[in-house]
Amino acid sequence: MSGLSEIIDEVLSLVKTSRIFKDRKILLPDYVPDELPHREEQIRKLASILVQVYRGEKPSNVFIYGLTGTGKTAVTKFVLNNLHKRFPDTFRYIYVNTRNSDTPYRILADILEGLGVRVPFTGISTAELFKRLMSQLRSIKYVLIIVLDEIDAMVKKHGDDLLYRLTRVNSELGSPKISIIGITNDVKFIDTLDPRVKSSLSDEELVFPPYNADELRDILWRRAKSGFVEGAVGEDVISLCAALAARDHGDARRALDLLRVAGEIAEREGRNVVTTADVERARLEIERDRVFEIVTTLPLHSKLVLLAVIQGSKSGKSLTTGEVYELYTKLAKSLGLEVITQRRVSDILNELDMVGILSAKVVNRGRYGKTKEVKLAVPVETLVKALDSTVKELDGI
DNA sequence: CATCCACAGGAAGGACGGGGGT
DNA sequence: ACCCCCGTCCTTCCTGTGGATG
Repeated sequence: MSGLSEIIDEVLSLVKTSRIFKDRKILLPDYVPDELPHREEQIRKLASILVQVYRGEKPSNVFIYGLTGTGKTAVTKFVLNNLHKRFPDTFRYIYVNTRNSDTPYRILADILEGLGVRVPFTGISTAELFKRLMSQLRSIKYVLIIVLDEIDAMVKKHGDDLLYRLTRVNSELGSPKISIIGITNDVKFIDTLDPRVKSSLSDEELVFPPYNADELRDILWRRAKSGFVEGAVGEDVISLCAALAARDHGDARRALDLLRVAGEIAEREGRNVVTTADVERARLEIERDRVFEIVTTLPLHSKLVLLAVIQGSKSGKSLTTGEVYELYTKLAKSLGLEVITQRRVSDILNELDMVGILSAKVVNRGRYGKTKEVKLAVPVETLVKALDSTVKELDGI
C-alpha cells in the first residue's frame, strides 16, 4: 500500500524522464501563435478594416462568421494584439467571451472591468451598469474596440437588446468612440437580428471557412515543432489528429486538443514517443471529461431525467417525451421527490440535446402525434460513471 | 380530405437565494 | 435595516402542427 506522496513521486519521476513536451503551453487552445497559416486572407482583411485606428478614428463594425475552431478568435486577437503594439495610445480593446458571460449584465460588467471599473457581481440593474459604462466612455480619449465572441449564444437567450444599445452608443456620445467586432459560429444567426442592429453590425463581414485535413496537418506540424521535443510525434500521429478533426467540421482546436492530450498520456507513462493509440485514448478521455463536467453540474431533476433516459435506452431504441416522462415520474416518486411538469422535462431534454449528451429530434408520426425521439449520444458507461456519485447520494435518502 | 394524436414550444410569471444600493 | 435587481428553475396556460388514419 503506497502513500500519496509516493504516488506523486512516481508520477513525477516518469514525467521528468519523459521527453515529450518542449513547451506545452504552445499546444493549449487559447495560445495565440505568431503566425496563423491558411488565414492570411482573413488577417489582411481584418487588419485593413481596423487599421483606421492609427489616426484615432473609429473603424467599422465587423461581423465574423465561421464554425468552431476555424481561427476566428485567434485571428481577431492576433490582429488586435499586433495593432495595439503599433499604436498603443490610440485605441484599446476588450475581449468578451459571451459563452462565459452569457447575460447582458455580465457582458457589461466585463466591459467595465476591462476599462478598469470594479462592478459588483450582481445586485444592481443592467440599466445602472449601462449608465456607468456611458459615463466611463465619456471620459476616455481613445477608440475602444469591443470584441463579443460567440454572441449568438447570448442573443438566443436574451435577445438583441444589448447589441442594439451598444450600436447606438456612438450617436448618444456625440462622437464615435467604440467599434464592435461580433463573432459567431452560427451562420444563420445574423438573419435573426433586428434589421437596425444587423445593418449596423455588419458594416463589414468576414467568413472563416473550415480547415481541410491538409491545412490541419500543416497547422499541427508547425505547433508540434515548437511544442514537442523533436521526434516525439510522427507523421502518423499528426495525420490521425488532423483526420479526426477534419471529420469534425475542420476544427483546429479539437485537433490541437487531441494532439496535446495524446502527448500527456505518453508523458504520464514515461514514454518518449506519442503513438496513434495515444490519440485514440485522448479522444475518449476528452469526451469523458466533457461529459463528466456537464453531468456532475446538472441540477437534480435534469439528472433524474437523464437517468430515466438511460433506463429506457436499455433496449437501444429511442424513446418519446411521454415515455421519458413516465420513467422519470416513477423514479422521482420512488425517491419521495416532487415531480416536475412534462413541459419542463421537454425543455430539459432540449438542454441535454444542446450539450450533446443525448439527441432529441422532433418527429411527426402522423396519427400518432408529434414528439421527440430521444436517444443517448454518448456511451452509457461514461454516463453511469459520471452519475455514480449522484446515485449514491440519492440512495442515502 | 378532414381529423386528431402527442406532443412542441411560446408567453407570462412566481418562488427563491445571492447580492447589491442607500 | 430595508428595498431592489438579478439569474435559475419551475409552473400554468396556451396555440400550433405533419401526416397516418378513418
